[in-house]
Amino acid sequence: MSTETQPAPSPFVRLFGRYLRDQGLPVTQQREAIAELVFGSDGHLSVDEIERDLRAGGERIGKATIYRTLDLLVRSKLVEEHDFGEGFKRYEHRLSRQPDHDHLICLECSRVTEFKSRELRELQDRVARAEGFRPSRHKLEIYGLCAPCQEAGVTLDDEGLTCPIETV
Amino acid sequence: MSTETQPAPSPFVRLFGRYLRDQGLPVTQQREAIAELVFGSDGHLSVDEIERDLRAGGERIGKATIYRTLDLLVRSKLVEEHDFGEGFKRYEHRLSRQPDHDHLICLECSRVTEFKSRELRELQDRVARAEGFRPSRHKLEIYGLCAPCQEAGVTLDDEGLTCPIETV
DNA sequence: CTCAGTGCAAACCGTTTGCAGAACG
DNA sequence: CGTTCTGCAAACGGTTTGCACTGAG
Repeated sequence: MSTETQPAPSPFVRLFGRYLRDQGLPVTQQREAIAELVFGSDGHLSVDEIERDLRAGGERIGKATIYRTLDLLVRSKLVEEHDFGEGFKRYEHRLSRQPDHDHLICLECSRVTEFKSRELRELQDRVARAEGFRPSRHKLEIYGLCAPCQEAGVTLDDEGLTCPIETV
Repeated sequence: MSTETQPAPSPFVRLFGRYLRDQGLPVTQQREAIAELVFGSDGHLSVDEIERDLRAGGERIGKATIYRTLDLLVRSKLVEEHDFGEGFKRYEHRLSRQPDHDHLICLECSRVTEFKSRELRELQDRVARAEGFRPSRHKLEIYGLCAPCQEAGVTLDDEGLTCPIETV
């Protein structure tokens, strides 16, 4: 029998392996395990979640390695990095999923919903062109209340100035 | 003579003073100095820049106070907090300026250009409604190359997978 | 006078880095 | 075998917090 159970890398992980080889970088067991987890999940993962899930799967991989591997995944363009203002980053793979989508983020429960709008891309190009700017990518995040939280009766208290502008 | 040179708070600073009084909070000299600086600047200020500028103006105010005051300014809705992915936050006041604008951010020189689009707000409402989401605010950032950087011949190198998707 | 604000320095926390030992190729 | 990686722990840097002292109301 062989040395360890190598559960046959999924196609996406192999794609990452190809990237690593193209760059002359070693394809290590840790990198494959992290990639397998990220490509196997459909959410927006934090580093803590990744570490926890790896540990739950019997892997014991240090945070440093996770950060370093995520950096490679982001560079390969197979994974996208997000900052939803929580104080840490989240990572989402870009395969078998609508590319270049945007996010609705619930201010109450932090649930993230994805959406895609062709109009938005057109809008981006139009706006950018009007300023002589060459757009490469965009990030649209709409913050508010998701349907379940609205149903649960949550409201957003708005304690700014009663009459913010024009009252001097 | 009076005790110190109180250079007559600007209308915007008085607005902040009103907010503080409404909340039963003291209007301190530090808070006025910070507000004066923020409302007197038209850029997107970092805490370090604020501290430096205050110091240049003869004020000696600790970072902690700056953070605490910015928190109040943000809560009053007179100032907006931004995170352009630089590893720290920037602050921008919302007075005498187009409200709810969005940003074009140059990946080369970090220059930030503002723009406003009515269509975008409509798009936000439409998209959100389609998901049963109640939008409160949005954040659209378009990253790319600003006109001067394009003219300077800068290009964005794109070192991802040669053929990112569909090559399994 | 009293309670909140301020300044300083230490604590925090997500992320990065240095280094000795382990793996990849 | 040389080179890169990994894991650990320490370092980092922006932000927050605890506490004695100052100042606003």
